[in-house]
Amino acid sequence: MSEKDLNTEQKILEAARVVFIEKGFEGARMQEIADEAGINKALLHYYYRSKDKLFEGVFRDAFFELVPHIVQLIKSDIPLFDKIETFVREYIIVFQKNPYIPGFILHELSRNPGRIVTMISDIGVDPQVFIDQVEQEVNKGTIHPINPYQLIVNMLALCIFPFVASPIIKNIIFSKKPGYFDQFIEERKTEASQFIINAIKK
Amino acid sequence: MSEKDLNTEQKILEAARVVFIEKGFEGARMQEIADEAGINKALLHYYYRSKDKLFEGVFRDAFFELVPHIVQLIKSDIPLFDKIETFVREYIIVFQKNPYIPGFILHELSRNPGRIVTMISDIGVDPQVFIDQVEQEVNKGTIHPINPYQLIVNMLALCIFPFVASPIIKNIIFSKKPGYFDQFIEERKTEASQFIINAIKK
DNA sequence: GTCTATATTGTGATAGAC
DNA sequence: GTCTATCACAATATAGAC
Repeated sequence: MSEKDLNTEQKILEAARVVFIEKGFEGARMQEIADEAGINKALLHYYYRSKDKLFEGVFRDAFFELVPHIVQLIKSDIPLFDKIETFVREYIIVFQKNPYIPGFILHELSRNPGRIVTMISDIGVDPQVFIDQVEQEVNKGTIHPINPYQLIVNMLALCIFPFVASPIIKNIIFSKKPGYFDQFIEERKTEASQFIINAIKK
Repeated sequence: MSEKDLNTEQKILEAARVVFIEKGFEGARMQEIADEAGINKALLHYYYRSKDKLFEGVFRDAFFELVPHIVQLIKSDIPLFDKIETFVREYIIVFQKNPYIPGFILHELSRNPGRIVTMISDIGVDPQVFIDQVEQEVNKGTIHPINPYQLIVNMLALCIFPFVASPIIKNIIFSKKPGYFDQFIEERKTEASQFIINAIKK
């Protein structure tokens, strides 16, 4: 579906998404969003009353595009090692397509942590299933004892961090290997899960 | 040294540091920096000509406080497992004291990646020593084969991510365990390095 | 060096014609 | 629904007195 096929309201939301996600709330300009959408500023206010309202729509979409997805996966009823492999692969693929989203969400949440409270109740957030699953594997002796919370954060960290820190990685760590980043991420879809599984399996 | 002992220029830089690191460049207000320093706006411009110049000072300080530190450690001549343990512990301690710094640096770099280019040349950035060290251990058969670049990013990710993502961790993952975050970080000083070492050692 | 007052520009938001 | 023109205010920056 090309841009021409979208109605004005959709065009605005899509333009706002592009600008807000790249620049953040404070850095985004209504003028830039209007330009991106090929309309003028006044129309933005006609459809969405304020910058805040427009932002809220964009943020909620981005948030609910990512978070419930992983919450489901974490709770799902598949073997632990399979779950880790799937989690890592699927998540990295999502970020590969939307590399700015992780930084956007993290920055906006730290700018306004209260925002999250209004959204949590909409998602069934309960890491208990995963925690039980990890503890069962520990009891069975298939993995080393580990704090399940540390494991969850490790999984998130290994998937998300490369995208949040891409300027540092590209320019400092890979400064001698220009263009290596994409290949690095490609490798990571399997490397990261192997890393995690090696870390916990007996 | 209390605030009273600082001269005006130092007070301004310290105030700017507090405000910029918490709010980011776009979110920071010169008025707020002036208030924080206990002076008025005009004096900010007397000492630093513009908001940009003031920010640049703050950013450089924060950047050079963190990055050369780890570059040195990564290059240093100590055994791999010791190096990993030291790296994780020291880095997490730094972030414990300055939890906003990682997010600040990452966000500002992604907002203006060009900034980093002017700074890199000042640091001797060369991961080669670490890469050689990892490959030697692989050849000796003490660790599994691993891409050293993946390993470096994993180490950074496990240390830095919890601070960048603290709102998500506190409100979503630990929503049933209020106040747990600090203890979680404390544990992590040793848990994260054990995780890494388990992942690579044979 | 430090202040008050003011200039200047940028930006979100609205009024009103079509 | 969409536009042009404009308002109102916020924020950086400067002038000038002390």
